[in-house]
Amino acid sequence: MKHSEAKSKFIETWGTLGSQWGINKSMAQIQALLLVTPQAITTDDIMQELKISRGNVNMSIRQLLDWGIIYKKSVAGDRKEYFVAEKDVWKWAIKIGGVRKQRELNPVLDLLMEIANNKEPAKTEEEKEFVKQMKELNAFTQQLGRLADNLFLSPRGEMLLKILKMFA
Amino acid sequence: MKHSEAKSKFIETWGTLGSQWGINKSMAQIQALLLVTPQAITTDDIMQELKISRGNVNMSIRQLLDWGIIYKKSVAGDRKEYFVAEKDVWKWAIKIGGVRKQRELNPVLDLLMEIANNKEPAKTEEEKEFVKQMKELNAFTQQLGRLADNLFLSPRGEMLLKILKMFA
DNA sequence: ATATATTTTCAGAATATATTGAAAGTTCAA
DNA sequence: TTGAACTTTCAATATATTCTGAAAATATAT
Repeated sequence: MKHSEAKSKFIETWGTLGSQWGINKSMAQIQALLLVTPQAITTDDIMQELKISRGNVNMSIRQLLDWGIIYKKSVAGDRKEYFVAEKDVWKWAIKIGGVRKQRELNPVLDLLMEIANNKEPAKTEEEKEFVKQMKELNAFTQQLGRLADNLFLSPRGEMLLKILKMFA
Repeated sequence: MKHSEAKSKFIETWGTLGSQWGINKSMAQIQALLLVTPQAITTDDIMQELKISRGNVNMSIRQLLDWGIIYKKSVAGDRKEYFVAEKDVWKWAIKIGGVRKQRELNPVLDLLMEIANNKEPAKTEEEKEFVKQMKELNAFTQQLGRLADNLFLSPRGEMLLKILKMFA
């Protein structure tokens, strides 16, 4: 397999895998492309390389910037914006973990909170069961949330590193 | 908020949140319904309660069974199949974790393996950079995989419990 | 200021995913 | 066996998501 093939294969497959991760194909492909491109590149480069529209590149880039896994870079003497990927896998892990915690856990906590606050007292057996379920779910989610905060909010991911090392 | 409202709210919202988790609405709602229903119920009960089609219930149920977070139950003297949810949040966590590891991590490892095995030796600087990236990604993914296996494959989730307790 | 380069927006088109419902398949009691 | 009860399948439909491309907005050099 030639270098260019390997590179294409990576970009193509990474794009497909993205959907497993809840990231759409373009976004995942752009990140992959930036990851394997040593120098910073422009929107036009990305459009050309991946054969996708300007609008799509613009939207996807913005989301990747939100996730904090790519960066803008300005090049002296050029008005265009350039982009580079965060290449340190650790840093992605931490950023993605943080975003996912917020998106996946916090809404659950909000829901359970609302139910707990507004539910009138349980009377029947079934109602008691419901309340118990909600409490358990809440306790678990909170615990998972604390774990996530520890792993992903610690300054340079020491905690994640420590945990991973437990099973090195 | 009356009990029935709280229950509906939970089912409704859980359905919506499902999409954040990569689970579709019907599946998430069925799981929620089963979770807050003390007794085992049938396909028809689910159809009626959630106002969704038989086909949809059947498909969703099958997937939930695959994930291992609901169970079939047969009731003496009735030919219908009944379903109940796994109510222990810990058990879900472990099952879902296992499935997600397999779906999200393993394909990445496969990809990197294929590239590593077939890539011809790196010559230029760019190629060396690419190989390095792939290696780092591989090392990280492997480590995450080992962690996941430890957390989710240990008999009764002792490992997950242990880690969670570190931040109790 | 004006022209030109560049980025952003967003309605419509394309694509992908989820859902329906009825027909086909299965199971089982009689 | 037969046929009623129940489950599964899947083509058609509905819904949701993603992508395009051109127009509008913004930025910058002259």
